[in-house]
Amino acid sequence: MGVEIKIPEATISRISVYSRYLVEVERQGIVNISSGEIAEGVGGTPAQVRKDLAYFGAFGTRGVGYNVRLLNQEIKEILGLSRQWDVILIGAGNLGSALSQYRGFRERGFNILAVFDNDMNKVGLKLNGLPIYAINQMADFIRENKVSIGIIAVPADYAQDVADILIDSEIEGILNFAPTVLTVPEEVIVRDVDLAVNLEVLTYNIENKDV
Amino acid sequence: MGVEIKIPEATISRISVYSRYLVEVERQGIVNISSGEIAEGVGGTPAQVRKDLAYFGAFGTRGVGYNVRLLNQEIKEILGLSRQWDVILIGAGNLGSALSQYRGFRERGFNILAVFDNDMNKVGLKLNGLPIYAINQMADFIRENKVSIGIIAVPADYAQDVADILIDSEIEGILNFAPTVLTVPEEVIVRDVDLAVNLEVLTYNIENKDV
DNA sequence: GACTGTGAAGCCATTCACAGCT
DNA sequence: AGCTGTGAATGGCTTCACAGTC
Repeated sequence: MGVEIKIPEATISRISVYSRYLVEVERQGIVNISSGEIAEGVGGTPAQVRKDLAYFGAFGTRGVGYNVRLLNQEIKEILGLSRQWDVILIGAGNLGSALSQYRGFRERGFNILAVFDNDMNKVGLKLNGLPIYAINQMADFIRENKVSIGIIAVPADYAQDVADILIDSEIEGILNFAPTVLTVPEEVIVRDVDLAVNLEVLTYNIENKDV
Repeated sequence: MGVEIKIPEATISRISVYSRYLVEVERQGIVNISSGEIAEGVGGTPAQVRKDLAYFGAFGTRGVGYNVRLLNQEIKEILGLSRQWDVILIGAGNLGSALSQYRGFRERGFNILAVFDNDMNKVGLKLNGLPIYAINQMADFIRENKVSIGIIAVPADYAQDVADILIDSEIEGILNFAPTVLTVPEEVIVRDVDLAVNLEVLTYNIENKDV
């Protein structure tokens, strides 16, 4: 067995940000970029940028920097974005509607196939061009379309029920916007996006600015 | 001067989650709760719960646990939620619309006063009951209403411009949903909620599950 | 001369384990 | 006996500083 190198989760978040920035830089036709310039662009430090990238390989050239196009490709590979990800959205309410047409997802290669909701007045309609199906059609849909990721945008009370169906259907990952802690088996990866928690961390930091 | 105790940011996030959970527990009429039960409810460890709370004081009783109602009050105080926070939202698009009626904000004491947008077809209308004003009215509004926090839900290209106005108007904090890194003076607290980054960390974790 | 890649050091956060209180 | 509060130990992440390469 090889040596297990353990990569900080924070490194992954930052690399995703580097990627978004580098796409912009590449669009501007810039060929090479240094760790210092990347750091400048994303609000970090040069050493951190180098360390983050070096976890995955030696992509740069000493004395020169990184080739933007190549680095972009490497990072997409690292993040698993060289393949397309098929995603479903659960919840056709306000948040679901916003997420269904969020540009940032499409731009980064995420493909939302359908939306699911338990409101029969919505089922059969379209949400920003996406079909809305009933939740009881979800398990079949996931298996037939080999959906990898479910985005949960339902009220907290329903979130675990939805998660249970996703789990049964052998989903690989869940992005959870419901303000509740989901119980899932360890082979299913969950990531929580907790809007109120973010706001509360902000208020804490405001109140304790000086300290 | 007193000894500076430095509190991990992760502790603040977790305390916010504890708070949400404890509100639910209190609603169920439960009087006392142990660190183990809190940990169970939020998916953490008892030691972590105790350590997190102990940063702020000794709220529990040995042999018994924590009084739910009192602990709730203490936590709200810690997070700065004993006062009401007046907030504005910038961006009346899909995401702005979703955020404008997000229950989780109101339930936790955040009060959205108004929405701002530069689309003159929207200005003058209401968004989920909130007035929509033009961006050039924003600076005055912030000062007149002593707004503390701005939530940015505009496209990435406009986000820095919006942030600059907020900064000029002496906002205290910014919750940024735009997928871009904002440049702000250090007295303004920014928190980024990066939706695509979250999804990309998820794909990374899925692809590297086994490792 | 410029900039990367990286071991070592330093710093921060989590976990352990137990003394102390009820 | 049960559960908190906390110093000490461990583990993980970031920063430093410099050798290596172009």
